[in-house]
Order: sequence, then C-alpha cells, then structure tokens
Amino acid sequence: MLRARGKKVTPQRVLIYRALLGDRTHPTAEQLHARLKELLPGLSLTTVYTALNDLVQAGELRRFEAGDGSVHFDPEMRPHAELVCVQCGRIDDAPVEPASVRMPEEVQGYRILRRTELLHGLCPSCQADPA
Amino acid sequence: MLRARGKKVTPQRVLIYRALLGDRTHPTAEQLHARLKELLPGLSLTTVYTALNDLVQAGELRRFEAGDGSVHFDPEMRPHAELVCVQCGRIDDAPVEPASVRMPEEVQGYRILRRTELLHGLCPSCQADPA
DNA sequence: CTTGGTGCAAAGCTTTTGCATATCA
DNA sequence: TGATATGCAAAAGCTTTGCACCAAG
Repeated sequence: MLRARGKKVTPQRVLIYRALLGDRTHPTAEQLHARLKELLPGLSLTTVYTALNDLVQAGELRRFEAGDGSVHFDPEMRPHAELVCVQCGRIDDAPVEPASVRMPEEVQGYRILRRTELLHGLCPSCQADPA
Repeated sequence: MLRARGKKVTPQRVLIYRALLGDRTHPTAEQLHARLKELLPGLSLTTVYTALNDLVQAGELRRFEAGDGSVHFDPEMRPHAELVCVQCGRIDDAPVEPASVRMPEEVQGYRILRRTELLHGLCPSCQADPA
C-alpha cells in the first residue's frame, strides 16, 4: 500500500499503522505519540503527524474534530457516528440509523463527498459519577 | 436577555449580537471581527471571542468545527446539517432528513445532549469552476 | 546513488489570559 | 461607587516547516 503510493516503508510507519489498525479509542496525534514512544523511544511527534496526514490523504483513515478543539483519528471507514462524552472526552463509534446510511449524492446543489455525524453527551460512567 | 444573566449591555455586544442574528454565513471569530471593526474601529478580537463564548454558553448560538480546523458560529438553533465546501470553505445550512430529526435520547448508554451533522462536498460554484 | 523520511528546533496560527483602564448599573 | 467589560500585549496550545542527517529502494 505504501509502496504503491511511492512511499517508503520505515519502522516508524509500520509501528504507527499497526497501532492504529487495532485502535478503537480515537486517539489524537499526541496520545498516539505518547503510547508509541514507549515502544520506539526516538519517535518524534512530527513523524506521527506526517504519517497520520498521509493515511488520511490515502483514504485509509478518517480525521475528525470532536467539537472541543481536539482532532481525532479513526481507522473505521464505514459510515458511523461518533459518540463524544462532553465530560471525560471518551469517544465511541455508534452505528448510524438505517435512514442515515444512504448518503445523499447531492444536497442543495452541493456534490456530497463525505458525512460526519457527532453525538455529544454523557457516557455511562460520567452519568454514574458526575465528578 | 443579557441583563437576565447578570451581564452588561455594551455597544460592542449589541453590535456583535445584532450582526450574528442576521448572518447566514457561519462566520469565524476573525471574519466577524474583520467585518465589525469597520463599524466600530476600536473593537478588539478579544471582545469578539468573549461575546461569542458567552452566547454559546447561554444557548443562543451554536459553535461547530468545520472539519478543516476552523471554528464557526451559527445562530440557527433548530436541528439541521451543515454543508461545507471543501474547496472554497463556504458553509450553508441544510434541512435534515426526517429520520434524523428525532434525536435519540440515549445511544449505547450515552445520554445524548446534542447532535452535529457535517456534509462535506463541493458547492455549486466550485463544481462549475474547479479552480 | 537518489529519493524520501526522520528528528529537532523554530515558526505560525488561533484562542486564552493578565492587567490597567474605562464603562455600565 | 462597585462590579463587569474592554483592549492591548503576552502566553499557551497545537500543528507545520526548515534543515541537516539518515535510510530505503
């Protein structure tokens, strides 16, 4: 996949790509960097940013802004909504309602390329413990 | 409304609030500031930011991130989607599909407080003129 | 060998904050 | 008069950029 795009396969990228594929936590660039530099101490934040941007451009990763100023990455490319806890910041994927699945190709003259749905609320543990 | 919240009525706020009410362009804080300082030359960006944040907190204004890093404000509080042109940055309001209107109160244990729907695409003029 | 990547430090942006002054109630 | 807002400048946070060195193809 990398080679097909004229990119090089480096240890850093392999690590970053692998980490993301199994990740359901919607990390930010910094969160990912914090975790990965324990595995590869020299890993720089710059490299994480470039790798993430590459993946987004290649259509392998979805990038979204959670609504509180933070930018998150999600390897799930099928249509879904993001559940964002306004208290603890936790983010989960939610299946979209059937009606929302058929993304319109055109709305008010706009040609639609992608859709993002954010649901802000309180996650189960923040409801139980409104610290 | 301001007085009800223990706030003072200043010329700056009157100007900012009035400008927003009739605005369908989803301006950013800076765009709004640029326009308004022609009417009130001394107006500072700081004041615009505080006024906008106040309005959002008061529930009079909706704040959303367009997906490209920019933060926009929208006086329309009824449920709707945002049409974002990925080329020129123009933003329009779009009526939501009937199925999306009934916002779920609860999804996967989350208590839902609000919903944001973004549709990214190409606006009519950018389709005609893919500069 | 040649192109592209990495890591560091510095630059860039947007938004917030501290503080003295001015303004509203 | 007393509380709050304003405006400036500085600080803060996140992301990108410039550059020298290194590594993959």
